[in-house]
Amino acid sequence: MKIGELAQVAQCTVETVRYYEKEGLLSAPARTMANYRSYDEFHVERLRFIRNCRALDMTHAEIHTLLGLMDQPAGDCGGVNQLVDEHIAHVDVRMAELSQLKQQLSELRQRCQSEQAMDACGILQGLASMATEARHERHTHLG
Amino acid sequence: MKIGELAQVAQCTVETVRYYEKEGLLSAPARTMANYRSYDEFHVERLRFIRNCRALDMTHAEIHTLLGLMDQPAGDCGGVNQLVDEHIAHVDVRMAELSQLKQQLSELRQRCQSEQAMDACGILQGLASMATEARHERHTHLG
DNA sequence: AGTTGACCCTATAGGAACTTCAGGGTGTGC
DNA sequence: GCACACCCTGAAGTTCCTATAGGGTCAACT
Repeated sequence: MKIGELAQVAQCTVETVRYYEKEGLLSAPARTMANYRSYDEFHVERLRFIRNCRALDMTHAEIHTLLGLMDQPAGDCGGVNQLVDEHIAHVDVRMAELSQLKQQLSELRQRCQSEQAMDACGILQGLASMATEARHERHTHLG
Repeated sequence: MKIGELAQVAQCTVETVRYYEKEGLLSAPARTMANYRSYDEFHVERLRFIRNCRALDMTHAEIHTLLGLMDQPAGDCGGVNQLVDEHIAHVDVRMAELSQLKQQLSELRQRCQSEQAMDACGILQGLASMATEARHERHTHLG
């Protein structure tokens, strides 16, 4: 099958497929005489797997690790379990961060209830007077 | 004051300050004879404001809009209120997304409770068999 | 006077996961 | 024979910085 068909069954764009190949997530397929990529069922399964991982917001590095583990059928799946546990921890961290953010934003929003003069706006005053915090490092890849 | 001092009071790096100038968030200051940037109290307040907005995960575009509104003291602050409301909505959307993600990941994690053979791992089976979903467009800038 | 070290300057590249664009080749139906 | 959908490569753009290279400035110390 050609790249357009593959992209369609995996619900992504042609460009994304080519990008995954360049990144080493999806192996380079055979080529037709016209130099078109020619995929088989193996590629379909791989790409589906990758897209499912991405739907769960895993990074390419995480997916790469997972694929590497899968390709060693001799071992046990302890590494897989650990990776998923760590990923869940990332999600938890980000949820906590957003929860705090929402709290701060709600409090800020409370400070202006009507459309008043610009220099009386409690929101602008709040943004000007907030204690300047040190930038916090990322604890997760989840924006 | 020089750039190092400004960065320190605003809790960011010197590189970040120069970057904001290039992006048009912070106006270019006067220069000393040695071509050093020379900031005053106005810049301190602006930069603090910007950093506070960033601490609330606003984008540069949002901050730019906010600064533009502030600089028209004649108008009312309805636009400010609207921007903050929309930003809160972004946070809500992302929290809901992450909540669903966490749910899916927890269910996936349930499928493998021990370190077993790779091809028996319920997690890998789950990732292979998940219904491939169309990639969802971003509803928020909050990764 | 010479030199160390902290600070400043510009310009450029990198990171994540793509998307978009420019410029061109291929295959099929009318 | 030509329109049109599809394929190709390579490079640049997106966001918000961070890091690096290669240099200038200034104050203090020897």
